[in-house]
Amino acid sequence: MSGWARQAEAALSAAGHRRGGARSALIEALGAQRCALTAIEIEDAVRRTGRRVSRASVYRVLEQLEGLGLVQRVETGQAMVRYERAGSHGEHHHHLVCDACGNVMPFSDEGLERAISSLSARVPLTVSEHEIVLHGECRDCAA
Amino acid sequence: MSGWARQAEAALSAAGHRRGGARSALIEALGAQRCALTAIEIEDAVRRTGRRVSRASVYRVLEQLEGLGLVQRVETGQAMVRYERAGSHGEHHHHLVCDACGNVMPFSDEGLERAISSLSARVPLTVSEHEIVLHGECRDCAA
DNA sequence: TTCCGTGCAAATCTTTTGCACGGTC
DNA sequence: GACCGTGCAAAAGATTTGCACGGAA
Repeated sequence: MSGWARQAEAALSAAGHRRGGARSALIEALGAQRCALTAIEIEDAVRRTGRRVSRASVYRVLEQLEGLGLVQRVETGQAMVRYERAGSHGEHHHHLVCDACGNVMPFSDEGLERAISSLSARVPLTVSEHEIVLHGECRDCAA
Repeated sequence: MSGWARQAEAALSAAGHRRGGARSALIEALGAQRCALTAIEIEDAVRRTGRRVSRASVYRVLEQLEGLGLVQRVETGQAMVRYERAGSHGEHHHHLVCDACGNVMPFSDEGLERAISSLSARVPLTVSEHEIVLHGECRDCAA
């Protein structure tokens, strides 16, 4: 089990939740992912490990994890919302979306983070999260 | 009519489209807006000028304008997608979203734009658009 | 006259909810 | 034993599509 998965289970437990098979399987799958997935992709990932989860549970668990700050929504301008584990691991990243093939890739940039945190202080809002999406055409599609 | 509205009509015409009442009304309304609106808010804005447009036309026109780069989608993590006119006017801005009251406000930051454009060159994607959303709690809600 | 833009209604599709069962505490 | 987590099926809600009519070219 990944560190994130362990942390998630602990947070859930601390928040007074019981354990459950579907949720553990989801957490396991999310912990293993490299970049944001849609609810259906998450469901498929779980299913590939042999377990079945209902679509409803996927959304319910995701909502719950989001509420605890363990998962972050990512909106890519595509039909479905994506989700990924939130990083208290310094693995903070943002997303590149190829509008041609729909591929979503992670990236991170130190200068960008600096700009954001400096700007956060000057804005009429107590910033808790930020989401950055770059749209364009990936190398494969440009070729 | 705003400069943007004129420009939009010209682009549509150049793209070989005929004119249409619903679309003109929508363009007029979009041209007058300060920040991103949902399809329904746009419909209401048009209606307030006395004209009625069908919901379907709102979406159709928005999609068309987006395709021509005249309108940009804004995803705020709320239920509905928002749209605003795209700026060849240096009025480029991004969005602050209060997760408590749902209010959406524009902001812009020079340092942020610099960071983005510098980073765009180093990323495996030909960047055409970028979208930045800061989430948090606005002053009214924090009070 | 031709064909596009529009309205209306129905369809689609993602996400949410109601309810009953089974497992966790 | 009490209650929460889960699956299933139905509901909800945003967006899209099919179709026919009226206006633009």
